[in-house]
Amino acid sequence: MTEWGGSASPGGANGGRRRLTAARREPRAARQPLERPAPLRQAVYDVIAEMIINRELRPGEHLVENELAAQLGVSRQPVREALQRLQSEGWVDLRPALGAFVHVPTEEEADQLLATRTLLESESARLAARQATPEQVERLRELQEAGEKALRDDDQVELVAANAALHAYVVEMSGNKVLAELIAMVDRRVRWYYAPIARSRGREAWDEHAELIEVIAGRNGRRAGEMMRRHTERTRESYHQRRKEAAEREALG
Amino acid sequence: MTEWGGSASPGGANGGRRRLTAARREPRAARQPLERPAPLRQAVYDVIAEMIINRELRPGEHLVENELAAQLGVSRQPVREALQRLQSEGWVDLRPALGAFVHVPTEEEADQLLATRTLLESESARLAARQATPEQVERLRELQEAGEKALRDDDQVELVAANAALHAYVVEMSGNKVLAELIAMVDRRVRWYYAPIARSRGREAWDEHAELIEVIAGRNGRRAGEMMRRHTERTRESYHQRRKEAAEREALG
DNA sequence: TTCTGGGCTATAGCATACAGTCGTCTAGAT
DNA sequence: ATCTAGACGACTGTATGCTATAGCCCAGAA
Repeated sequence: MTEWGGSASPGGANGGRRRLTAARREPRAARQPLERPAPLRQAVYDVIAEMIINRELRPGEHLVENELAAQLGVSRQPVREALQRLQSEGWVDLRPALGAFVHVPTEEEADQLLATRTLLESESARLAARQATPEQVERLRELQEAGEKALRDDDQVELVAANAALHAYVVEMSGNKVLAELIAMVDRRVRWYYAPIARSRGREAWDEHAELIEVIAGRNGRRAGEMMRRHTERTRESYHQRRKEAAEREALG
Repeated sequence: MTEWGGSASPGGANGGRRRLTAARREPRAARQPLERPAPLRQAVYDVIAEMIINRELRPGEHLVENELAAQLGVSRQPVREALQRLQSEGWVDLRPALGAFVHVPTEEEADQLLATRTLLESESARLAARQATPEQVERLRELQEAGEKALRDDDQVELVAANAALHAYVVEMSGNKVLAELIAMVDRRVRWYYAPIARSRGREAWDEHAELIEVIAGRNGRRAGEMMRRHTERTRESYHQRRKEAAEREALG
């Protein structure tokens, strides 16, 4: 999503000073009327979101505008505007006169996110199946193959990416952009919450994917929806299981 | 997530210069640590959203920051921050270097909003039914009675409010706050899009409500979900019907 | 020791100022 | 008449400055 990769050192005292510079317009031989340079606030948004996602900024942490602005080499305004958006999308809470704090998800909320994701993804699979074209099914099989390869190579990073790509394509196939928007939002927050304990279910999950693809190929909407529901339900159970384990380790340690 | 400071007075009785003043803190005898004065940007957000909803600002219209700021008696910053949020929630589109434009919904998008709302509301009814307490059912019946009264009095405004209240309570009963958030967002946009042609289905809709309440009272989740799905489906058809009629009138006129 | 009150500092909220860009209008050339 | 170049006006994006408030620290009283 963002090419502002790079991990800053934790501890806050002095992160790796990332600097953003306004994307200087290229000499523009052929100008594309629709693609305009993204404002700084967009880059700021991306960076902060990324920092939240990979825990450089911890839940509950106070985001001080001045610090962020200095770190990123911009003024406070782009930061403030980015924070507005981050709030709307559930990443931070803005408390009047106090500022922005990284959202602290409760376990209840996390579970509701998962449940909602199940609902939305299931519907997207149902719609996808009903309108699936042979070309789309072919594409699904390619994505599946990419996952299988990652599985064989035991490449966790690639596996997660392949999984996301497959699910995203199903959503795209549904043709419902509103649904896609909601899923993107919910999904991103789910992944964030469960990132510390997440691990791909591996073989099992990809077997389910393969099965799902065949059902979609058969254009059986009802079954596809049900399969996706069960599939994400299992992921949910897997999360709960791991969470319980983590809690137990915590208690022992 | 989004707490509505207060639904501003509808109807836009005053087309003229509205002025916002920073909510001056009351002498605060007992201070509530959680309730802090809302920033100006919140008021700005409310006013602009309201103006969009009741068509003082038309789809596609360019929102000039200076004008809005002057109209509201504030500087550009609160306006800009409000616009960020309005974009996240689908009310305006922000085009780099060009500014904010009231979102122009396509017919496709409107239909997808409706379809998504059906999905979400149906799920909320299912969950509500599964956990319904006698007190909650009692409350539902009160809300139903309010609707029936409005129906008898032929009070359209009250009818719409009662309808919204009933649906909102079902959502609340579901206990899923994430779901509630999504429904609130989708629902608001649906209502906006269809406002020009919307009219309550009246008797019919409230008969369906009554039926739904009894199913919820029986704590039958599956049936409740199905009923709500059918109920919102019918509303959707009603919208389509009216839209077609409107289009035909347009063609003739 | 524990509680109360007053100043102090850090920080958010808002306003103002400046710079760069987009679109348009007009004048001049073909 | 049509097209192009250049200048102008309007508006957004970003930076800086100012003010008020929240939370803290510490002194002093009970």
